[in-house]
Amino acid sequence: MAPELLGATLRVDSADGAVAVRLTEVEAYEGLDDPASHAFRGVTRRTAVMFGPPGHLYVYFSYGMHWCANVVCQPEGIAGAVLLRAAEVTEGLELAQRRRAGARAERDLARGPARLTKALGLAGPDDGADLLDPAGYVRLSVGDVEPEVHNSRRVGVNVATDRPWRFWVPGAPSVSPYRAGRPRPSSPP
DNA sequence: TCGCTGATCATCT
DNA sequence: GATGATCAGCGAA
Repeated sequence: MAPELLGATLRVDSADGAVAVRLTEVEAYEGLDDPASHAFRGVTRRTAVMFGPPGHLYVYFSYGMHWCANVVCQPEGIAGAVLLRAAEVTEGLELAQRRRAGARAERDLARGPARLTKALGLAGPDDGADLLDPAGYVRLSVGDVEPEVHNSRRVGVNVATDRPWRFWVPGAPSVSPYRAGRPRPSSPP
């Protein structure tokens, strides 16, 4: 499922205009069998969307300042989502650049999960949005499947790093570099 | 170019 | 009260 999202287009309409991106990098997360997943401990307030019907948006807040977006990809009752790690802006370039003021290069606009949500204007209120509703303000259209897809270990997690569930389009300039998870040292007494 | 650090809070124990 | 699916900025090489 996750590789099929590569090359897909995600479009977000807002009061300021529309921004569309082509996904170039994703990461898969399972449910009860995946210790790196938010859904590992079962249904909670935050992960309820992951157990819901597929095609919905799962947005969560992390590190006190970043939003990250997922697409639910498993039938209702089974947790499973795909983290959107990187993309290339194909529409609404100026709006995306305004939101990402400070980004030096165009390819940096959506290079990384938090940057991606910022460029698209996604945040907490968008959690649970239906991506398959033709009349919705956020829509996911799976277009041409990428002919070549690479996969490897996931980024930024400290457990189950051996699962090769990170997928990307080789050669895409927006693919983020691999970085191992960095555990934070325990706080002083 | 590479590697390390601080910022900052919703969610869960 | 601890933690984290991160990013930007800084200093060293």
